[in-house]
Amino acid sequence: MEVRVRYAPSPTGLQHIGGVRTALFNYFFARANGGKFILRVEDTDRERYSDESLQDLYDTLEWLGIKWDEGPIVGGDRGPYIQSERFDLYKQYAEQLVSEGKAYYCYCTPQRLEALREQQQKEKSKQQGYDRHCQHLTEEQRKAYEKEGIKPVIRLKVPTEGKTTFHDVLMGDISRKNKDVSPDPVLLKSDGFPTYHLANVIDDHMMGITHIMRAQEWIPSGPLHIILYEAFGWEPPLYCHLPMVMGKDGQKLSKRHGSTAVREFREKGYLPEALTNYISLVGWSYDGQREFFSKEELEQLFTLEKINKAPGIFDYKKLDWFNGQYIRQKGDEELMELLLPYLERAGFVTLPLQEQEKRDMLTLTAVSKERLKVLSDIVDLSRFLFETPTYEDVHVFAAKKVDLATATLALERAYDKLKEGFAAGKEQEEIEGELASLAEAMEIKVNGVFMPLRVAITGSTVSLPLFDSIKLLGQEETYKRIETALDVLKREV
RNA sequence: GUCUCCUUCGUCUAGUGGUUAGGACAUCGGGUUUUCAUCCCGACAACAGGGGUUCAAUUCCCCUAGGAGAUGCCA
Repeated sequence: MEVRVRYAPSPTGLQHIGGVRTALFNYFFARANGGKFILRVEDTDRERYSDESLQDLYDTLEWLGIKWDEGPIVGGDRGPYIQSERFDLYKQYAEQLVSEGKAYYCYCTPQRLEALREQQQKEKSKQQGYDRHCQHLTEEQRKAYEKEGIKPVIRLKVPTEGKTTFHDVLMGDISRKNKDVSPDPVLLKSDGFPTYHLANVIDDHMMGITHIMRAQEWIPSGPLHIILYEAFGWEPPLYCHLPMVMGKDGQKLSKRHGSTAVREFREKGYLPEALTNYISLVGWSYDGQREFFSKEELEQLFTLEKINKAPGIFDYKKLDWFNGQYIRQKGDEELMELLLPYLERAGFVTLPLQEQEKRDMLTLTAVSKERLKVLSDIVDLSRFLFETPTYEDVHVFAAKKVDLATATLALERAYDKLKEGFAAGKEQEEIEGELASLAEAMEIKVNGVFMPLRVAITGSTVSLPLFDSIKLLGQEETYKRIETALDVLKREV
């Protein structure tokens, strides 16, 4: 039997790390088993729906390189794949259940339900949830409500006796007493749209879904879905509930933990391959040793058996590390292309680049590569090239164990060495040697000479290697900055 | 409140009825280096607790505790 799995997000917000992890696992599972990966848009919540979210879904999957075999845009013969386009279907099936006595119309107002919920919570009532108020309405009562113009919902009759069991590939059998299953949940809302429970069961069945991989937060409604499958007389698919992705405090990952939307990671300059690799390792492992996997490799190696049961905490630092690793694997040219948009956005460059600019940016890329955790780091690293330093705190000119006067003197002498050296066309190594000798002559550490130069040239104690900085800045600008720095220092000393 | 699920270093995880319980990130030391970073070396650090079963349990069973999730006309 062909494996058919789906990712079925609702376009009510930006694609979340947790959601995308589910998408990835489904996608890898499909690929590893020669099956089909289906995308289905669950846009039945009309209040929270947004076009932007839908676009973000498409953008995110494209960025990650996840292609769906069936779904919106690409089509397929089990469509439509957007639930709002299947509107009539759900109503039809819900009404079928009503006519079979397996579901019923409910006219309770949201206000009544809210009050009921509040009271139950306050009293810590044993009975939580709907009180089945409308289950045994007489025909007269129904007509009266209809006359009032109340649009009913359709609720499922959940049995109160017995228990329902479903099998989970990871967890084994999970059962729940029927009296503990959500009491008569809504299947069809008053606006005619289905709830998740109804739509998901109908669509999974009609689309021939063989395995449902979804987050563990769905476990409690598993028995409910089984009851629905039974009501329709359908065979349920195989379930595989994925461990959830948590924040540092062990709660569901959310904004207060940091970025959660894939788009945010993308904007900060995380590479899709790093994000994919890292996310795949939250809740799944290969052998506990190997941890670098390309998307293509995961498409081969992914197995359900290696999925972990316990929830996993999303470690931003490890993601950073992965990202740094992937950045360092990039060729200079490719990395530069990735960096350029950040430089442009910072107002440092205008695209397209001139020839000389391109050469400079390639150099910048090469010397920055091992200093980048995320692509946007390039902005601070290269700022000195595009903005003139202000030397607000003169004390940073002095390296450890060097006083300001000495630092000033060192800078002055180093300036001469530099200028003479370059004028004489000396090699970088030779000039470096001379600067080192200068330090020795002044009885200070090498850094006592390099630091004031660095600060004068870049305005910071942390920078790219000195001679690389000079190369990028140009000799004239370099001299100018040192001269300015000397002026500032001499006023202080 | 009720129900369900989960539990190996701080984090992600490997692992087995008998192992020095392995790796990676983080952290801390050290080395390379003109700063930072990279890179290399090293250190710290875990089987939630209590009962069983067994010659032997981290591993199998039970209980407790802790955590999480669900309990919506959201998914």
